[in-house]
Amino acid sequence: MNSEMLVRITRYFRALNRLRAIGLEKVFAHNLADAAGVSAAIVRKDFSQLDIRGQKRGGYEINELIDRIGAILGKGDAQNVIIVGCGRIGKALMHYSGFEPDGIRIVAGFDTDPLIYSEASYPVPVYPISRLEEIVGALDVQVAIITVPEASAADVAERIRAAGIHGILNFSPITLKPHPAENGEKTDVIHNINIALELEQIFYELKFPAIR
Amino acid sequence: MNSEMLVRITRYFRALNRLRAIGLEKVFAHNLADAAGVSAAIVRKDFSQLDIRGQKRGGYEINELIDRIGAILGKGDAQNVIIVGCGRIGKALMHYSGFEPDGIRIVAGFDTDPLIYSEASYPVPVYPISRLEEIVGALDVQVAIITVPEASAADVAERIRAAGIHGILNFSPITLKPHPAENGEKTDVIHNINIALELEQIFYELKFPAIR
DNA sequence: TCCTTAATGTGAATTGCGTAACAATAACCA
DNA sequence: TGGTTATTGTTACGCAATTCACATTAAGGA
Repeated sequence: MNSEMLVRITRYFRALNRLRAIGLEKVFAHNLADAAGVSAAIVRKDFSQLDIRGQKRGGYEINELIDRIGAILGKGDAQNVIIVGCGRIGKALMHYSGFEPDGIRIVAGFDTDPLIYSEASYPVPVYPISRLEEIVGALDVQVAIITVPEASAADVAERIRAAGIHGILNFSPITLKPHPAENGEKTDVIHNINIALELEQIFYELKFPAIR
Repeated sequence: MNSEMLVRITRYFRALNRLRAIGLEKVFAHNLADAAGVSAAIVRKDFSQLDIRGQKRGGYEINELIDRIGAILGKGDAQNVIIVGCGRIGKALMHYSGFEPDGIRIVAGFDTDPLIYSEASYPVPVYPISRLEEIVGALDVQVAIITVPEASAADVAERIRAAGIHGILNFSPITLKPHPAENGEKTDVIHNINIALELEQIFYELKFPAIR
């Protein structure tokens, strides 16, 4: 299982849930391929590698697929997340309703600014960052979303790691890198989302469509 | 030029600006590699493909690199963006200050809700979506950011395309796909950012570190 | 029952990308 | 001036992932 394939199977999972919602029970490789935006050959190959078998001429059973892929993706486990940096973007994510259907729960926010963490109008509790270790220890948190300004991103990431969180979704423009894993330590999983970079790439690709 | 390489050269560009800001004039492949988080070999290879030459033993001139890469990335051209969907995330992006140093300007917002577009507290004008074509025509907009709910994302994307915008950064959980290019029509460039998907992947990778 | 058709499943070919290795070259130093 | 060293530029290699092609299998129809 590599990371490209992981992206694909989470896509399959979503597409399958939508297909089931509209009443379908079976799906063919090429349907799912369309829905997930990949080729039919790779759908078959992915399923083959996951030991998921279909019926010749009958396609795949959606329920079975959802069960199998759901198990692979760890649905059912607690997926608790904190948000560090409760500025505009952090707040917006706290209110975002799209996490719930995936079993992801935002359980707390953190900020350095007393004006922010004293305010009471959040959907989840917001604490001063000095209480990070304490709260994280109490809440079974595995992943943190970083929405702090560029200047404090690296420090915040360090602190989060020190608190025992090894999953980071980073929205700051600094590209965070995983620490090299040492003597049995858990290795970091870091995804960086750089919005300005995405826009730049779009502009470039518009300018030179040859990139395909 | 493939998309991985494009990511890298935008990284080079940023790193180079930082290096110049602290007074450097030359840079070696391995320095830039460290700063951009890649290998030295690939830096040389990228530059070789872009016909950027360094001086044996002297490295590359930062000013020349910035000029060349800036030209490739289209710096200097207008990079005007609109935001469609002025809910919490859309608003947060309007206020985001990280676009300016890259020459990206958010020039307008759009929403269907009169309560939203009548409000006056935005850093840029917000219009009813019915005026999309008109405003887009007047402002030289090439890229739209979609921050609308899932249910309206596909319609909004269609409308944006119809208005002649072919670059889309989509934050809705629907994966938007480019229209197949027809008879000389400009092909769409669409980047989808699915935050729930990113979190799911992080959880998975934490669970099975074997993915590397 | 047998033939056609539609789909899966998989080995082989291909492509693309990063790494490694090294030849070429210019600066520096004695 | 000549040798040494540091760095570039490029070629060859290897891996990994996708696509291709087709054998395999089951359904459906005459």
